[in-house]
Amino acid sequence: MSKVITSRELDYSKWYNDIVVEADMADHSAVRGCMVIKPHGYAIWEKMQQALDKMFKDTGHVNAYFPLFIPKSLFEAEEKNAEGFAKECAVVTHYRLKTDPNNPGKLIVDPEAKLEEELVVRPTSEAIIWNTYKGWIESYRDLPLLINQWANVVRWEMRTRLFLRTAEFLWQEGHTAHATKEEALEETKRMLDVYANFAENWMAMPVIKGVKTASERFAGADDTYCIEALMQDGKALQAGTSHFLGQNFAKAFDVKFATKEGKREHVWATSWGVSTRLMGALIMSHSDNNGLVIPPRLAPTQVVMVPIYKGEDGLKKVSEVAHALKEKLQAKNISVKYDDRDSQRPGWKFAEYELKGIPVRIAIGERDLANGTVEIARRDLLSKEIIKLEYVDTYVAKLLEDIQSNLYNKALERTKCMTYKVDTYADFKKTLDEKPGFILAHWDGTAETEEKIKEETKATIRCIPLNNEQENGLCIYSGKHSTQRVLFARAY
RNA sequence: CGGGGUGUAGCGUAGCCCGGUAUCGCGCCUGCUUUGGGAGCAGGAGGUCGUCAGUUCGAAUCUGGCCACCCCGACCA
Repeated sequence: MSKVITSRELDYSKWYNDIVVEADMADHSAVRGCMVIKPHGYAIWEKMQQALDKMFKDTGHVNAYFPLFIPKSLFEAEEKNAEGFAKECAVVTHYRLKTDPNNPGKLIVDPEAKLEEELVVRPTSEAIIWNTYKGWIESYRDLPLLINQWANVVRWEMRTRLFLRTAEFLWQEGHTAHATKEEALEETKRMLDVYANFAENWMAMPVIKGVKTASERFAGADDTYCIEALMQDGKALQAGTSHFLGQNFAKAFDVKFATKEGKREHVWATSWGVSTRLMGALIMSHSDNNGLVIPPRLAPTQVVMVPIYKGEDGLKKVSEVAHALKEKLQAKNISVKYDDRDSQRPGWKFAEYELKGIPVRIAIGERDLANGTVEIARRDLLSKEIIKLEYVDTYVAKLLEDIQSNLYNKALERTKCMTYKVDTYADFKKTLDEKPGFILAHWDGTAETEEKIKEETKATIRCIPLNNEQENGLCIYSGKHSTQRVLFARAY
């Protein structure tokens, strides 16, 4: 073993970091808090982008691109939004460097080149987009405006972790404008459903849809909807958010439209986003001590074929069969890589592709040629079977689907097993420490109680689940009356 | 940003307390033998010891600044 991954049981966060680095997904860069996404990681992100982008377009959205920089005066227009992000903004103050007269060969910021107005590197794009929308929206005929952008944003975080929290991250942000409140609310929930659908059907990651409490709300939103997923270690991860922005940005940027009746009204807005954090969610949903596990629908390479042979002639014979099989699989829209490098031995390749999470591995040796078979191994269960060559394409097509649903079912089962109903504060604390996971408990609905619980236990209200079952109970903290349980957890 | 720790070849490390020729393993290169779960043997290359300054005849080693990373807090998608 030349590459060793710390076991989950020994140190979960070290395990996570090992997977990211050893599976060749990303690495720390020379820039504080920023990562380099390597080809294998980026290929998975591209698969996510493709699937999401199609879903956005299928729901009527189009892509556009807005600037990285936001003039400070625009940024501060929506007060709550500005306040919420102010503490973590990178700010451009100068536009030129010059050689240091005291230190030849070194550069300093040219004090002569100070910007009249500072530029904020976008932590999110509402400000610049709504400033732009002002010029685009005049009449109800211009609505709804349904735009998405794929972009990078910067949030100057104190502590960073690969994919889960980096100073710069990649994401998509949808920004829509509507004539009515109802329509905007409908859009907010539609996109939440898109995210939940993507998480479950592509990432094989079950999620809880819900609405955030006031204190966890996006700065500038009237309501924040979210999908919350439970990771293997029992900590929750917010995997996507969809915000109902009311008329806050329309008012801040004075975006009005003429109604059919000729009246002038502020438009209603939504914004919604998912980021490269989903990569972290993917890892912590399925991977094991042998490395990454990628659900087939997001795997850039779904099947890897490894030849086993003696000598050049052996490789030639095996390759003939392998190439034919590769084409057969590709005809079924399966992405296949044939790794015929002579520089690595089969055992090395097996371990390598396992580490990188390739869902299916096919080994073809000279013994198989004689028997008309191949050996097929699945990454999720680490099991192997010998399959007749003529059935391989249909077998693999079915196997990929099996792996996809097995991963989802396993994650769903785990989430269910790690979700607890508790009725007393003592139980609540005990559960958090001994059996981390989701906790459904009664809450009196006040921000004070929420804050106290957070202070004392580090657990937060992840969301109030949608279509939540209504039942009378007593708040675990204050003992006051409550009508429903909310979802608590310690979170990433 | 506060507390603690780390930084030596691509990776992991020894050496540091007590200043004087930089250790070992993996990986890499060449050749031969190998190839059904991370191959074996032989030979070889690779280092301004994170960085900048200071102390010293001499610094990986002592002192200070800076940078990055890890752990624990506060902040957060």
